[in-house]
Amino acid sequence: MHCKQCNTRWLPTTDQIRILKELYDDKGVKSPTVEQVQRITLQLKWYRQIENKNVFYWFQNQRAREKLKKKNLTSDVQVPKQRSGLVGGSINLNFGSTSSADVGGSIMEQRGEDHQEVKTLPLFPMHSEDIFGNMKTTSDGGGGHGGGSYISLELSLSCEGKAGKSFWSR
Amino acid sequence: MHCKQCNTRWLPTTDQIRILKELYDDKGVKSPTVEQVQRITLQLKWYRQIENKNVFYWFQNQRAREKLKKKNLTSDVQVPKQRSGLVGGSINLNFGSTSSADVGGSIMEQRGEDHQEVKTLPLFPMHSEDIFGNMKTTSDGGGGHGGGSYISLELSLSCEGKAGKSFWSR
DNA sequence: GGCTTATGAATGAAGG
DNA sequence: CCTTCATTCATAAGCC
Repeated sequence: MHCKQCNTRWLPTTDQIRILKELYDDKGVKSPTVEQVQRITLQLKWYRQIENKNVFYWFQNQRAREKLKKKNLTSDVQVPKQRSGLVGGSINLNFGSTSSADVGGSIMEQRGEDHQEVKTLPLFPMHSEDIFGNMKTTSDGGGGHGGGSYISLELSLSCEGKAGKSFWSR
Repeated sequence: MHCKQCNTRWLPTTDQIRILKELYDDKGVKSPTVEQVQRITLQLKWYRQIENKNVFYWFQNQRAREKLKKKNLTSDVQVPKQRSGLVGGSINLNFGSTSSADVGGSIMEQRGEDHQEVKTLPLFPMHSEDIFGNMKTTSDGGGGHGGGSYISLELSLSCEGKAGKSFWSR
């Protein structure tokens, strides 16, 4: 309001919203292509500065939230207003959640199966420069590197072409 | 609110993102092989539980969005590239808070004149009814999906035997 | 003025 | 690879 066009996020004008909604609802343009997005952006630029990504995100959000609305309305299960006693913004605390997701038979699966929680153990300063750099070649690679051991890798310079897509698919 | 399993998707730590970005930007690792993905995953596991698919998806998304960014369709505001190199644990708190996206020359800077709320004098008679009524798939040189297929020649062939060895032995 | 809501922006994950 | 979905974060707007 007092900051009509700061360097913050895009604030669409009513005309821009009207045009976008016409496209979405009337014209049935739910997922414009790249060229369409660029065209729409060009047209909406007349009203106010706007970038392609604004239009891109707008349609994406529109789809997502239309679906969300529809889903919430369909569920006739009375939704308890759980926000009644909770104030102050929910903090997502599962930062250190212990997840052992299962993914079967692909690269997504870790062979060594050394899932364990290595939350706080600032043992040695391994920075990104070291990943492909100096690696101590010990046989600790597959074992538990949690709890104090460091990771060691054989950089075997493997050259066997690309594994096909079939490798990932379940 | 209703977290289905409460441990859904991977939440990368700032260190993990930093390392991945360094691999992608500095080391030029754009499409890691299966072995590289597994190796990177092992490294990043030190910080927090992570699976191969997370790394794999990260690189895939990075490639896709870097390409989209060139068309101004997305922006890329990741963790600011702090390479102070002193402490490995200093966390930057402006996580996604409109940080300066100067990472590697973003092309999405095009601040121009702002028409604010004026709504007269249409430059071209294209007001929402004509946006797609006049689709002629111009889209000049950039796209060209439909017509002449140019040879892309991706040629990844991830065997790093030529010069790519440089980032193995840094 | 805080709190709630609406929505722009971002990104992990997956589909095709 | 390109596109889309799902979820989350961040913030302007709206309401007491």
